[in-house]
Amino acid sequence: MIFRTHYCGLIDKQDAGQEVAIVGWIHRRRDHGGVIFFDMRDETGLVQVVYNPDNKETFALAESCRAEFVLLSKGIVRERPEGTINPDLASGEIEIIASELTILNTSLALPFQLDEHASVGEETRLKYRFLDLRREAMQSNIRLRAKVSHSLRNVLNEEGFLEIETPLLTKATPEGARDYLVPSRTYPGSFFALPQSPQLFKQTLMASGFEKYYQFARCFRDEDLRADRQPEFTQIDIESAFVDANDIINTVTRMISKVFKETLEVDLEDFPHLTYAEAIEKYGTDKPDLRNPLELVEVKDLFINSDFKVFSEPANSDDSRIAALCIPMGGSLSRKKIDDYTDFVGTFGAKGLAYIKVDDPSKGKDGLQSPIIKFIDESIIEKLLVSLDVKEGDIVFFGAGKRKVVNDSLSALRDLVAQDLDLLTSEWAPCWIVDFPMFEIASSGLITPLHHPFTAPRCSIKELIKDPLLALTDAYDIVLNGTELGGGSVRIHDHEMQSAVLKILNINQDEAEEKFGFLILALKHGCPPHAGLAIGFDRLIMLMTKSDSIRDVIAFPKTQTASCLMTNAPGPASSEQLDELHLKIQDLNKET
RNA sequence: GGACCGGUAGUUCAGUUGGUUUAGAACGCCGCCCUGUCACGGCGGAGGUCGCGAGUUCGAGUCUCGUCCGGUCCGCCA
Repeated sequence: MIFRTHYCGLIDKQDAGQEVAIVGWIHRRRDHGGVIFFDMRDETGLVQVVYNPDNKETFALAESCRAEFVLLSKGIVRERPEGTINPDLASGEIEIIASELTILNTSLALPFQLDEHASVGEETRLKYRFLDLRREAMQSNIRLRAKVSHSLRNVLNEEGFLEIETPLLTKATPEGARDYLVPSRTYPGSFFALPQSPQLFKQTLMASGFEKYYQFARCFRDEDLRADRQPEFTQIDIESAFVDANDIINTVTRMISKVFKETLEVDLEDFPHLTYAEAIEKYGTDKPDLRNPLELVEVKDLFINSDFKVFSEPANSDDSRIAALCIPMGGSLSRKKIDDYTDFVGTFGAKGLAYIKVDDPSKGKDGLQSPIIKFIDESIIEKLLVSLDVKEGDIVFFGAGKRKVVNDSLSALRDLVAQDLDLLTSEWAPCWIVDFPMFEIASSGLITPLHHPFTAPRCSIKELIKDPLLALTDAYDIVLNGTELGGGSVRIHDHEMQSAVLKILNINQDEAEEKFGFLILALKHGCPPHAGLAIGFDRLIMLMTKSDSIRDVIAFPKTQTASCLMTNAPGPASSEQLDELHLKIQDLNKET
């Protein structure tokens, strides 16, 4: 059966006079009693179909149609009469005078309107996702996603990368996020884990002689969700043998640039490289938004001998910092706004938010307004004004305390202020963060890898063991507009180095053997030097579509509590299924 | 695990210090009218477990507690 001869959105003046058949949904209907207009919608767009009463049967049928009915319409294309052209519609110069109408399917009254003017809550959208996805905004997001994935594959294939799939039913990895587990029927009491990433497999593939690997890898992490985090997500996973960090960085820079050009017609200019240490110093974060011109200034040294305890204590403590964030013309911020900012930094653990309003910098202390100024010596103030280079009308915020708290709170404040005062200077600002430390001390007090335990330190085993916290790595993160898009590293390919790292992390040999003995074994059998990276595909699309949430670029996403409102997953299993899997459900009421 | 915001008609929302109308509006829906609209228009109509459960009160959409759902964030996400 031939449904259609033409697509709705593609019919134009050239087709005038032709008999056409179109299919699609009734996007909107306008029933004037004596004449009925339908805007018919298919993948390509809209076209107006006109039903006249002289064709009685068809007209009666059209009267019975409602929004989102699925129709097959036949008719003659004609140029619209004088004065009825719609310039907002691609096909607005023509219309179809209907001669025949077949209703292919009806539709219940919609739970929400699909046009771009109506706003709908996310709960309703997710429950009726099939309708939500019909909306123009979602259509264009999902279509861009497909276009980008196509473009990425093209680039990677052109560069000689080979797409290889790795298992979803696999084994729990060491540390990291909580795993999603799948019970084994054939091994009672045993479980597969869904991969948090294909890290170990891709390194194994390097040992297998596939020198350039990539995969659109589905990854699973059972952790609490955020606007940019879903329990299952897609990574563009890349690994190459016989390359160094710069090879990977260059390849990925080329790839991202090309994809932006091909899909958005955007030229990403340069990708500056910042060291981890620089990024923390200037922005308080390892994923700075470089569209934002604001920078933190370290003013710790000025307060070493101050009487003002709030500042002098951190000034004399090694794991503390005092940073200033100067907002040009920020003096106009209301008291209320400053209070809001104070509450805001409080969520990151800051005890307060000191500030100085600059009325007239030439007057020194007298030209300033601040609740803290009376506690600070004139001489310190003078030095402060010089090093911050403040101007009339500015406001300076201060963070003083533990490094982590100051960095977390001021980096977040930097983003918020830029948003509130509309300070962003460009549309796109990619960058690379390099020279990550190998380890850090986590809040638990334990030494943990910044990236992962398979990242190669730059130093020798001897130096590494001597002071692990000093070791830097060839790890690199790509950051776009303040979002960590992806990251990677040069990997350890020497089993002795790998053992040394595991030892520092207190992962004993038995545990290592049990969890990833196969990788260590592969390292011992001629594994080449290799490096790679993974990019968060969903986040990339979120940025490219300027969406506020990753959910808007995933066809069927989960809610913040990791459920699917359309399918109602997760759901209970039957007792037969549980028996087969040797599982028993605890009495849920008995818990606690 | 924690903080905060929200939940009222199909949808998006309003609902005053707790009480006066029968809990409203817009859009949608249904009916009638309308031959050039394009977010058509006009007239009329239907539509509510105020998320759920307790409590305070003479009286609760409104206050309190608990709970569920959605969202933002902290923790968490090597």
